[in-house]
Amino acid sequence: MSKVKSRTVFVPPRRAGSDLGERINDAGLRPTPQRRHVYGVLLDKKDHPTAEEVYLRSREGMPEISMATVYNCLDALVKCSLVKPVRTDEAATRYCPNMNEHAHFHCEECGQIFDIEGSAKPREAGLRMPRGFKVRQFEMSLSGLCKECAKEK
Amino acid sequence: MSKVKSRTVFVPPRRAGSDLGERINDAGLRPTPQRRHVYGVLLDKKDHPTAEEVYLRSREGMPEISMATVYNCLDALVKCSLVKPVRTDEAATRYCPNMNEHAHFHCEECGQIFDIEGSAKPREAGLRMPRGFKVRQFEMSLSGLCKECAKEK
DNA sequence: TTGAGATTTGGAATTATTCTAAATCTTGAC
DNA sequence: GTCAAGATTTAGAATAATTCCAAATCTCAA
Repeated sequence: MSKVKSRTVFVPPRRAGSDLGERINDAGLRPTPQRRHVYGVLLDKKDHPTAEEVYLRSREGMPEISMATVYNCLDALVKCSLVKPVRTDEAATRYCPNMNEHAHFHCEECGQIFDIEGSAKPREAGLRMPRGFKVRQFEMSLSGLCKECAKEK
Repeated sequence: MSKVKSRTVFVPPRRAGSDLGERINDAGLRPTPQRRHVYGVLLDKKDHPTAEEVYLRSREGMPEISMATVYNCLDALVKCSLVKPVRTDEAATRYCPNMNEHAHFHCEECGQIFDIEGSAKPREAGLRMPRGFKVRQFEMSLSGLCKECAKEK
């Protein structure tokens, strides 16, 4: 029953090329019900949950899933580029299924994380890259007050 | 004896306005030998050490210092803007006494962190900031292969 | 259908960090 | 200089996030 639910919960991503089965296979991993389910949970509510939160939500449709499996699934999804890990000043890593180019804004007041669309190359962003360095990832992150919290001040 | 050593080890920072005693006072904190010593350790070798590494180095000139104190000192230095915490994909937070505007490059091969000089405002860096958000911090971080590690491939 | 290898599971282990309470230090007022 | 109030240090315990482990189960290609 929970297996069926996990399929129901699954929301297909908006962009081409992010089909879970395909991506997982490409990465040499297996598309298991747990991995599909965890991915579904992330797509279902894109609010950058922690592993703990993903675990709690995953259990709703799949009560037997374990914390270890949630970490395994998240790692697998990160490995095949379906999900990005997001680190803030807080301890726990958060997870984001939005793979468009974007930055993260962390509100110091309410703790929420917001996606900020847009992107640039390191040089365009004013960085003086030394010769010889091979950049694989370039990330921008912001913190401060979100709209709501700024209003209250 | 170790108290004297701690003063010897202390290397004055290059830029104006980063005098430890003054900064610490401004932040409503006290300039203690431990805080001076830890700051000295960071200035002495600017390789973005973890708290653990700072602890080990600090003990050389101040054998009685404790891990709790190292964390306390690092927090204090961060609070009065003498040091920046740097988070990579790895678990442990690293610390950087370079307060010029710069980004961090994390080498996936050797694990070293490099300072990349330069800076920009979020909009200049291509981000479409929504109205009403109040940005307090904007950080850029990179990862990939450093010069040496890229050469070896 | 089957077996090799991948995955899941619960629980233990580890790692980074924070907390606690007692001892000690620092500072400003006298 | 002396003193008390409050900040800081200390060792060790506690916590939180994550990883490891080994046995059971599942998946997939032959």
